Amino acid sequence: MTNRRDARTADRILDAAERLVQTRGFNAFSYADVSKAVGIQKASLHHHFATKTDLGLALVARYRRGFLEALRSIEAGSGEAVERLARYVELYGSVLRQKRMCMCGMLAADVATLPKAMRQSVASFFAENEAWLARVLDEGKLRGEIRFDGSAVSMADFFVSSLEGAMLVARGSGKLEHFDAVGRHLLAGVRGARARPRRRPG
Amino acid sequence: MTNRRDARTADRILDAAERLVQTRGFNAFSYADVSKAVGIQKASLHHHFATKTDLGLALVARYRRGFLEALRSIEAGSGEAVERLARYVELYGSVLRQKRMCMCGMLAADVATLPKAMRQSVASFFAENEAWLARVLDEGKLRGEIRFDGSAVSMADFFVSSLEGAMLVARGSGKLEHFDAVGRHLLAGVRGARARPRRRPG
DNA sequence: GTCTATAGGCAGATAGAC
DNA sequence: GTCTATCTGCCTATAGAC
Repeated sequence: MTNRRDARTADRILDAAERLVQTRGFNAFSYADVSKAVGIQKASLHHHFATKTDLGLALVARYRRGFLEALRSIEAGSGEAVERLARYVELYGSVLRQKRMCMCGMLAADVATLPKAMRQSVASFFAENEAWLARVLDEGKLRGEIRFDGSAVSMADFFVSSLEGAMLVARGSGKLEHFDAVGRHLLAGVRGARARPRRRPG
Repeated sequence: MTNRRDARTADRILDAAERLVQTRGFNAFSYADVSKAVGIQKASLHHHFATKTDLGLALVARYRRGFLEALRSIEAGSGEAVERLARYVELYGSVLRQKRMCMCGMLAADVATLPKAMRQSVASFFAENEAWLARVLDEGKLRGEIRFDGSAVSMADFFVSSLEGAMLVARGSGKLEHFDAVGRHLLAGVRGARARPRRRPG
């Protein structure tokens, strides 16, 4: 039902809205902002996304798909758990370098004001995310590539919390470089036993 | 210039606005919301805080004072570093149990839309916070009460990031209990060497 | 210090022409 | 699919009486 031109416009709307949500939050951007960014009238936006809730749901759905795809591509690479985790950390780092917050981290802050369906989709993002991480952590531990105490699931939660928080605090404190320090700390924590840096492999 | 009654009203306004900011964010509450909560007309609010920016600045200033006071009271207690850190974690936990986000964590999400003066005050919150934590970590390490790799400052950043993120993700995923798991993980990480739980002290 | 009334602007959303 | 025009409601903020 949507021809090529329509699909392209919808995507451009999603691109603009995504950037706005990730930098300003769901309540701090308007159809007027998207209108300016895309070069289309406000009313026309409603043709593609009838309500702001519809737009929000489409944004989160697309973001989740994109994130899952990125996770799959991480698994397509090296099988070493530490490398996979490093690429996972970099997934967040690349978002921050665009001066954006993780979309679902941002929406987590806005959660009290979101339509219920959006809240559920945001919760699913975290669930999917943590499930993938827990699997990678578990496999890595079984292969002896990484070490950690407690369950893989709780370690996965810890990773996600620390990375989301590192993005948040980096933005709030104005020191984006702090994200990388947190990322390195997180990886060091699973790499060896309380790693003092080693000159050469064990 | 402000009599007792005035001061009390200003405090009640700050209390209501604080709750709203911590649950909804700075852009998602209005003078109308505060008006309802306090039981005073919207226009009267402007007598106490002429603009929303003024209100926001007063909120962050008060929050910073309160937080620093809480930090001082933590230092008044036991000198054991682990206990101080546990009480520090609990400072965040008690906020989350009220279904609130750390005010400055919330404002960190809103940072792109905040007046510059508010942004600076939010950045100062994180700086003060991390300076205090770094001192506690440093002293604890010197006394041999805790262990960690890297500088006290980077460990302090890691603590703050993880705790802010744990609050954010707990709210976003709807699983408030995940905060406590992160808090425990953080404390376990400094308590001993890759601590398997010990039955009795060393 | 608090009130009523209102200004002026922007929000999300709709109607209907093209 | 995009446009112009418009609606209704809420926003921050101000004026001025009491």
